[in-house]
Amino acid sequence: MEICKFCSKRSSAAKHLGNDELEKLGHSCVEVSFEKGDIIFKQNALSSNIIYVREGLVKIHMAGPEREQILKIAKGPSYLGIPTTIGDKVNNYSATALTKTEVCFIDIHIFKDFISTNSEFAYEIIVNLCKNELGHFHRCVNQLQKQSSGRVAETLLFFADEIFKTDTFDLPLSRHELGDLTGNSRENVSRILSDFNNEGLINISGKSIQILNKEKLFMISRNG
DNA sequence: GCATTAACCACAG
DNA sequence: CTGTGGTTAATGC
Repeated sequence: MEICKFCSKRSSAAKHLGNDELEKLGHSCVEVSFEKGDIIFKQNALSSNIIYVREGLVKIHMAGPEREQILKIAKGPSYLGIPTTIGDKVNNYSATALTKTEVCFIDIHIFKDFISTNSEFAYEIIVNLCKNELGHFHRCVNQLQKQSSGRVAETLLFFADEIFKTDTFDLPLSRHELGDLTGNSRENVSRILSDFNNEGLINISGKSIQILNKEKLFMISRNG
């Protein structure tokens, strides 16, 4: 198995692995492909793998006391489940594919082994976790302090700037999921979206979105 | 009080 | 699954 050695989607951490380490990784790594809607791992299930998303969009979500909450949208290449696999025995959240997704399951023991023997690998992982935590802090504050239209505007800009890198795209989420992501009811998401549409900020038909007035959308996102 | 915001319900495509 | 309208509760001016 030499899949990791020649993988073109290697993570910035894995770039610091030597040939023998990559070979070890290749032996313990399982490659799986998921279709849209497939569950990659499930909350409360036992977990002994770190997941590396080589390609695709994934939603990380958690069953809350009231309803489902989408914690983040992850785009490959990206690690998933480091916190929940190292910090606990069971998954504290679920991951579901939003598009066709290519995933590698990495055995936790190999992963820990690399961390304790390869400091550059470990450092990259820490950088990754830190950036993640900062992102969550921002999302947390925004979620709590912005009003609903601001949260929806922010999410639209997130998809345009971070995920698709274009102002015209197809939403990979239903209105319900968009509600779970922004902490809104699905009805409210519908209303806010059609308000944006009527005000000429976006052009929406079904799931296809075109952002027409980014500045104004940004103002709404920033000011609540 | 009155206006705004957002949740819940119901019903129609 | 979506979009809309009516209603209601909470909050701020």
